[in-house]
Amino acid sequence: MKYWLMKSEPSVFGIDDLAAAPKRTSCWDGVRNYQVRNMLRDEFAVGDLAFFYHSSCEVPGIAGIVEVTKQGYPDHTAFDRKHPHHDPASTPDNPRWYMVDVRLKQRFSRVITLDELRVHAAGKLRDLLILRRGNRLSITPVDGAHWKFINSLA
DNA sequence: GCCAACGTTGGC
DNA sequence: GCCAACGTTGGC
Repeated sequence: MKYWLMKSEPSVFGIDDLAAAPKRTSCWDGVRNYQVRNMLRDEFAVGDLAFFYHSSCEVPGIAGIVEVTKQGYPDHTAFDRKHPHHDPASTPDNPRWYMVDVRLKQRFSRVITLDELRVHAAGKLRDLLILRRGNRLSITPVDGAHWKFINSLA
């Protein structure tokens, strides 16, 4: 089983939206980056756990934990001409983009803020990808020690 | 294959 | 809204 960190803008889709979804489950659509696509398609497995990270908002940080309930499958929003994530280069016969399904597993009683994570950037959270300068991937792997430590903060 | 221009991300 | 740090695109 692997651990991940998945970013989303709460103004678009936040942990509240996932909590309100049927079965607290939703597809994680809209990834349009090849590196992240490859992770979703090839590395995500049912049972993997991920931090739900809120980005581009007042208090960026980790809001909770989700569990992967469906492994990588074609992102159908790319096929929909009217969808903001439409990509004419992706077709059902030859899909370019992939998504997974996630279910809300745990909502932290408070957001573990980016500032708080940074406090440990040179220590326990050294090399955590989200803290690395210039990192822009919307999904990144998290190693076991980092996973454990961040949970202890929550 | 190079690289300038452009678009996007995301913290601030 | 600014801007640094990328990724992508497309002419050559």
